[in-house]
Amino acid sequence: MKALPGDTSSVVLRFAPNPNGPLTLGHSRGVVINSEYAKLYDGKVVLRFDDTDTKVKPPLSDAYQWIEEEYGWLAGRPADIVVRASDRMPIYLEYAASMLADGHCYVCRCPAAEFRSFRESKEDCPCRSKDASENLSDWKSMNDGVLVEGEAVVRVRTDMTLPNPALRDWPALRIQHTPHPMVGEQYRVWPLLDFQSAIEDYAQGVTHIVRGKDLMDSTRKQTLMYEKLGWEYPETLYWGRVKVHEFGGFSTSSMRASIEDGDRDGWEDLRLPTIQSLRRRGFDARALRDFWVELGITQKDISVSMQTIESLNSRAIDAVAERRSFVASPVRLSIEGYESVAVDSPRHPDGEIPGSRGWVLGGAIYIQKSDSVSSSLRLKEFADISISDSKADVESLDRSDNRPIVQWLPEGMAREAVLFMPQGEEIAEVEGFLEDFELQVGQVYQLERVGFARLERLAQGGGAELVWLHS
RNA sequence: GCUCCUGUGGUGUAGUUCGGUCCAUCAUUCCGGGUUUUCAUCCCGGCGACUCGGGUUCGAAUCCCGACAGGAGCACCA
Repeated sequence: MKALPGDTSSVVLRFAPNPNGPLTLGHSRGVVINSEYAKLYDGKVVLRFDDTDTKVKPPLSDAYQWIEEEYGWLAGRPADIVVRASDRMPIYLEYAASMLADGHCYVCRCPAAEFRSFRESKEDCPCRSKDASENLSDWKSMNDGVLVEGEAVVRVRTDMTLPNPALRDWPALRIQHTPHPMVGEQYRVWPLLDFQSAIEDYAQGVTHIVRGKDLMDSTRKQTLMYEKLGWEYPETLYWGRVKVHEFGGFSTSSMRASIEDGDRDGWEDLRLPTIQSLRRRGFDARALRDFWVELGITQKDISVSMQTIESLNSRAIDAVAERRSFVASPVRLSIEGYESVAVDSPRHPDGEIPGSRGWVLGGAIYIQKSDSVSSSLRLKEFADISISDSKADVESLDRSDNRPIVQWLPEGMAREAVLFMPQGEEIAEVEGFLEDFELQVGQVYQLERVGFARLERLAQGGGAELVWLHS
């Protein structure tokens, strides 16, 4: 990773998600980059919940615990400090009042559309000339509920003639009467991102901010505010927008909507790019870490492929994933003369995991339907066979030619199983048999000739449920 | 419209600060080969790029100007 600019003697970084849902693959970039920099510089990361919007992106009360846990999983260690903006409201409101008193802010009662035209024409709005006592009394009305949603907003007094329209007297706090899921109806005035974040970064002693470049104007807005308060703004780095070919963007709001509409089964839905879904499938946090570190923090807008992450994941898990046989769409073949023969297959072909999987043959075996079109096959780790009329005849125990090697299962080792695979808008259910050898729920196995999958459920004496990871 | 950011192979990325050592790094994909009783892993090899046009210079991926392309902000979202 590139060196951080500025003084790095005691680095404080922060990761500030909105808890309006669990973390997505997109958020994982922020977790990884910030936590890796903290590791590199022996610094700290503040996990801050930016939960000051009760209306457009309302917080989800479960998401706080989810995110804290997901952060720990991704970073490999918990966040050093955890704060909720909603717990820090008194501080923000106090700063607002004092900035109003000092003339750094004013209460603007123009309707949004009206202010927009002032901004465009670089004209002062009438509220701008109010004195401090008037502003303070309007502030009181905002907090008392005399003024209702949309009737007033606190603005930071910058300069209406600034070339960048986004910076002209930007809004700092607004009225929200919708109750907050964590703190209820205690507050009627809530800070907006730029104000809340500016204050909290200062309060936490944040030294470096790494954020999306869509927030570049945020930096500029906040820098103007810091100048008024005589504070020094943290060093700031930016990354560009990321899309993943397979998923597109990572809008938490639209995922939430798709779940509420019933198009998705929940945050763990295999088709969603949430950390929950990725973990459910069996991704290793190391793969995500390696991926984001490799990408670095360039300001280019990029579109990456899950293939890259999958490749890193294979490397991370191959040595620890035991092999198992999975026979999709099984075809039953009878086999004679080998009823009590034992077959041993390694748990891992390179011996990374010592030991073997022991089978006893019995009188019938299963092979994949797609393999059964061939009349001569080699059953892996066992024998060359020829197939006719649902019967397998052993031709040789040793490998005698170059016939295809296939995975298979003796009837006695075959456990009914279904493999769930996300395929575009659908979740395919591949039915078959899974090798019933020391199966452990939660484990990721490599299904020979199929790919990696995580065992999710094992019904008592019944079927197994697997979720697809990748090939 | 205003403001801002970015343009290196299919996808990412290094190099751009202080122009030459860059006929451009690495990863991944793809193609070929090897190891392997998995179409996995591993190993080897290969294809493939500096957006375009001017300018400065002995020399430009690197500096300057312009064009073009992509993206973002101008929300009482984060």
